[in-house]
Formats: sequence, C-alpha cells, structure tokens
Amino acid sequence: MKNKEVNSHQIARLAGVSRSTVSRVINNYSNVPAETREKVMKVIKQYNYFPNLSGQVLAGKSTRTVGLFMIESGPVSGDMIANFLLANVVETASSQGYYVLTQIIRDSRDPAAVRSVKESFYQRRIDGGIFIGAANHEPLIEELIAEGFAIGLVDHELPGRQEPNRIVYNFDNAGGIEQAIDYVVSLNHRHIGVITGDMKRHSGTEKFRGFMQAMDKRGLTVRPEWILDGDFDQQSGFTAMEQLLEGGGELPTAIFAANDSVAFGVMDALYKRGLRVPDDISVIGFDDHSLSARFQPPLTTVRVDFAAVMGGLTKALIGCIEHGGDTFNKVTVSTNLVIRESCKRIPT
Amino acid sequence: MKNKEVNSHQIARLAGVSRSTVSRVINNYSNVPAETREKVMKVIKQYNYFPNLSGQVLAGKSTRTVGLFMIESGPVSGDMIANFLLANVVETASSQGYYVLTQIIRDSRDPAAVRSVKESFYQRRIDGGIFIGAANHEPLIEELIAEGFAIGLVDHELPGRQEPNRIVYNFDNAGGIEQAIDYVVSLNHRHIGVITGDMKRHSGTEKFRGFMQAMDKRGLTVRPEWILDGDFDQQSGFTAMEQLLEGGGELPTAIFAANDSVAFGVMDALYKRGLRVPDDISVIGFDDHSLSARFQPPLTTVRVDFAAVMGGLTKALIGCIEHGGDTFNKVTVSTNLVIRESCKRIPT
DNA sequence: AATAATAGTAAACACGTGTTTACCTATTTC
DNA sequence: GAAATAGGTAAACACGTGTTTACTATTATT
Repeated sequence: MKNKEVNSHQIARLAGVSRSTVSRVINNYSNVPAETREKVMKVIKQYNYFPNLSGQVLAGKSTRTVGLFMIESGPVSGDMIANFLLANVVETASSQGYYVLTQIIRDSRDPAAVRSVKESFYQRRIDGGIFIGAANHEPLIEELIAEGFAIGLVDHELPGRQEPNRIVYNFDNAGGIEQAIDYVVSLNHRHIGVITGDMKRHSGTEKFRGFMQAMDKRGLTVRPEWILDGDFDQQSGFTAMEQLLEGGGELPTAIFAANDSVAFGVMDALYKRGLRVPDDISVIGFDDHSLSARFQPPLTTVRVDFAAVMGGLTKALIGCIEHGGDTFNKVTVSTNLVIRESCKRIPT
Repeated sequence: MKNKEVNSHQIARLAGVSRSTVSRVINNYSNVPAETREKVMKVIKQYNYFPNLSGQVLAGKSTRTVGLFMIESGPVSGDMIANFLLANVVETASSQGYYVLTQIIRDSRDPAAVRSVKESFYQRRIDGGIFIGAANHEPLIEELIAEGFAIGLVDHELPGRQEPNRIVYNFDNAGGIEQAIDYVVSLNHRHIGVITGDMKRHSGTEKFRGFMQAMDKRGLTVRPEWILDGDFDQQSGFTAMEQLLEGGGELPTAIFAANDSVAFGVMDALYKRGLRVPDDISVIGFDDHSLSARFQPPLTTVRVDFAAVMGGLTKALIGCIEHGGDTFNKVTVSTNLVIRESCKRIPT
C-alpha cells in the first residue's frame, strides 16, 4: 500500500529493454549508447524510480550512511549540537552523497545504549561512525575499530600510532589557552581562577592541563580554592562561581572558564552578587559561542573552527570507508583568541 | 573484510538448530520453549549477531527509521536544533526502537535537494519523515503524503480536514502573544513595536497576525515604522533595531521580538547605542531560549514546550507508520509567559 | 492404545538488486 | 568471405532474511 512498488523489472519492461540494461544505465556502465540511456532514464524519472536500498546493499553495495553518536549525559546544549552536528557533518556527508544517522548516548556504559550502537553497525545500517565525547579507551569504540569499522573521533586522545580505521580530529586546546593566558597576563592579571570542563572528556582534562602548564610556565601559582569543578554546562559555571563567592575568601582578578556556556553562568552569578564584568572581575571563555558577542559585556574567548574540524573529519571518514584507511588520520586544528570586552587591564 | 559476515545460517549451525528456529527466536514466536530460546540466544550474543537490516526489509519488515528534515536557508541556530532535533525527536524515536536520519535542506525548491529527500523515501531508507519549517503548500510534501508516506509537520498550517498520513503539531503562537501583550499593556505600554520572524515560515506569519490582532483587540494601533522585518536570526534583530534607532523618529516604549534570538540582537543594538533595557526600552521575546535567563537583563519571554511538541509528533508519526493514520493528528500545544526583568512599568 | 498437541526440521519461495555467463544480432574491419 | 566488435538479451546466482508448507519425532491427554 505504500508506494507503487516500482522495481527494476518494471522499469525494464516499460522502457522496452532488459533488466540488465537498466542496471547498466543506473550504474554507469560503458557499453550502453546515449540513446538507450536516455530512453531508460526517461522512464526512471517518469515513474520516480529509485533502486531499493536494501536490494543494493544485499547485492554488495554500500549503505552510504554514517552514524553520528553524541555521548552526553547532561542536557545537550544547542550550540554544541550546532557546532558538532551541523557544522558540516550533515552537509559534508550530503555533498558526498552520504546520509547521517543521528543518535544520542546518555550513558556509554548502559548496556541498552551500547546494544543500540552495536546494532547500527552490525545490522549494516551504517558504514562508519563519528563519536563525539567518547572517553579515551572506551571499550565499545575499540571493539568497533577492531571489527573493521571506520570510526571518526573528535575531542579524543590522539593515538600514538597510525591505525587503519581510526580517524582523530582535535582542537589545539593548549595553544588556545596559551594565547588566552598570555593576554590576561599582559593585562597584569596574576590571580587567575579556573572552572574546569567535564573531566570525563578529553578536552576537559586537556584544557585543565593546558591551563596549569601555561600558569606554571609564567611562574604563576594557582590557589587550590580557585580551581573549581565544572562540566561545560552553564549551570555548572553559575554554581561554581556562587561557591567561590560564598566562600568569602580573596577572589581572583580573572576567571578562565572551560567554555563559553560556563562563562555565561559565571557572569550571571557575578551580576546576581552585584559584581560587574570586567570592572570587578575579568572573565574569559572558550569556543566562541554564537551568542558570545551579544552578551554584556561581549565575551573574550578562544575561537574554534568547528566547521573545519567536523567537515574534515566527515570527509576523512568517508574517504576511509571508500578507499580504506591509509590517509592521514590525526589532525589538530589551531585555535585563536578573540578579544572582546570581558577582560580589563588592572594596575600592577 | 568488514565483519565476520555472521548470518542466520551460521547461528543455526552453531546452536545446533534450524534456521527457522533462529528466526522464530528472534521474532518472538510462541512455539519455542525457553530452553531452546536460551541456547540460541547464547550463540547470538556470543557472535554479536544482529539480523542484517537489508535482509529484513527485503523480507517485508520495516526499516524502523524516520527522516528528520530541517528546511533552513540561513545559518541553522543552535537552539533551534537543540529544540527541534533533540527535544525529543531522537530520544523519543530511540525509546520506540527507531532511528533518525537527519538532513538539512537549504532550499526546498532546489532540484538536487528535492531529489535527495525523495531518494530517502523511495529508496526505502525511511518509513516516514518529520519536516521542520516547510512552507504551507510545499509540493514535495503533498506528493509524499499522496504517495502514502507518513509525514509529520511542525510549524505548519493545520489542515482543515483529517488526513490519513499528515500529522501536524503547532505551538499556540497567538495565545502566547496574547499573554505577552496583556502583560506589557498592564505595565502601561501603549507604543509597542514588533520585529517579525521569517514570513516564509508559518510561525512567522502567525506571530505577526497574532500580534496585530492582540493590539487591535485593545484598541492600540501599531505605527508602520515600528513594524520591522526579521527572520528569527539574532543578526536580523540587531539590524532591524539599528535601523529603527538610525531612523531618528520617536521610539516605541516596548519591542516585541519574534523570538529570543532576535531579542538578543535587539538588546545588543540598544546597548551599543547606550540605551538600557528595561530602563529606556522594554524587550520581550518568544521561545525561552536556554540562555535567556542568563542575559542582562534576564529576558521576559513566552515559553514553548519543544519537548512536548517534538516528542508528541515523533510518537504520533511512529504510531501512524505502525498502525496507519487514524489517530488524532492535529495538535496545538499551549504556551505561557515567563516574566523576568526585561520589561519595566512606565508612568501612564 | 489412540489421539492430540508440542517442538522441531528441511526445503522452498519472495523480496530487489548487482553481476556473470552464454548467447544473439547487427555492423564494421581485415 | 571471415573475423571482430558493439549493443544488446535471457537466465541464473548471490546477498540475508521472514514465512509457509509438508513432514517427523516426542510427549501429554483422553
């Protein structure tokens, strides 16, 4: 009852040719003259015929579909999705004739979630997958790679050696933080606090490490009470800043937030306490969220080229699916500071 | 070379039963005792066997996949995606054992885009589709419905009559605007300006109509120069407000923005001109963006339950796919005002 | 002991495609 | 005139599954 169940047999009959010829037309074989090709194409168009995917796959063709798996226990932030999902995964895939199957994994240790991911691969729904926010030695990922599936990873540890089916793209977190700390220090800040990201994520640990190294390199110490736990979400920034304010101790003159969402929460907490940014305290973020320039004050942050990373990753993944995995598969994309108005020069 | 190509024949052999029995175990037939079922299940688990989807589909089963099509010519805003895509499409589908194929359509009149959408359906990649932002009498949509595919629409005109394969969910735009105008008027505002949404979208026209009706109902006129074009994007709010400010004429005391993103742009333009919200001008938005409460001042807006709408739509679509389309298929979800601090009472 | 139900088996068919093989018919080339 | 080539054809097979049909054991009920 669904559609007219038109298949290659009927197209062949209607075009007055054999089914083999229809197949040769569709798959661009050489020994079919333009005249015949056009005759067949006309019928194909007229009847809205598209070769049934299941038939094609069963006959050995690719599904031309990749999975996009977002591992995120908390609320999935809009900007994160826009950046990761749309900044070129879907569009890059589409431009290469591929489709994207999107899935959200709330808990990568939950058997039902693991089963669902495995099902996508083993059922042959997809030819490969991109994982966002996967832990560093996630058994599920290792199993899929060992099984021969092409896997693209972002925000993930760079593998020590080249592996056939593993593609890893990252941002230069440490480099961006170097620039940020350089800048803040040039404004005479010495007392800098940090609100970390989710330490279960690679970027969480790497940003923290980068921050500590950058401080250490400049001979600056970070007071333990100025290191606060966050998880990349705005609420965690708000809560962390509130705690710091309620502590009653001396405040840092600048706060480095693990990303812009956290920075928004931080600024909100400061405002609710009657403190002003940047007059009373400077704030710096990471990511360059699409609303960062609209906030009061516009947020100084580290820009990250999500489009380059996700587009590149998607292209590399499709290349790996189609030609095997001997292309370069480890890429780190540079980041750069965007100076706006949330940091203020202070007297020495 | 991909995976071990394990199929039902091999599972049958390994479990020491016939292939029919394996099939009966997988499809939960009644006449197979617990003992045999367990024996087979053990082998299935051990070999990571999942029935090949293409085989299943060819044999008459459903693909258990729905398409999610976002029609958006401009930059796709993060919040829009978070709201529409994740506010329950993927998760609701997943909880029902369905997968989601995501696609972005930049131009619904572009032949390549139309072809790609059609391909998804006619290739039998998906059993049904959800369209976000489709124009009211989009030929593509009408064709798919006529063809017998289940189609879910959001932000779309309610059909006059019940149709088997068309499911339409909407927000109560007019109701939310009524509350907003009621509130603003109660704060003694009489000079209210509006920045419209994208008029190619149903919600764009409906919000504008709702605004004009609400004003008219209260005997308030809207000056033509206070009606400004927007497109739901923050930049359009910024640009529109800048134009109004540069016009040099009298300003309204309150601005109603078609959504929160537009309102953020408006506030930014006001700040850049040295005007304060709400002291100099009140601003009200629509949607309750995830960052609206973090802005300075926190934005008064109309909350919309995206999760209810998209979850409900997804569930209804799957119901339609599985049991045919005789369930109720037209739903309007209520909206409610969230009062924060971006509107100020003014003297009469 | 006869009958009925339960638990299976093996074989076949259908689904729609890509691909191969053997074969045919014109036309062109040597 | 013989050989080669281009442009086909029809038939078969494979892919992996669900389902049906005819049949065979075994066990339970009357």
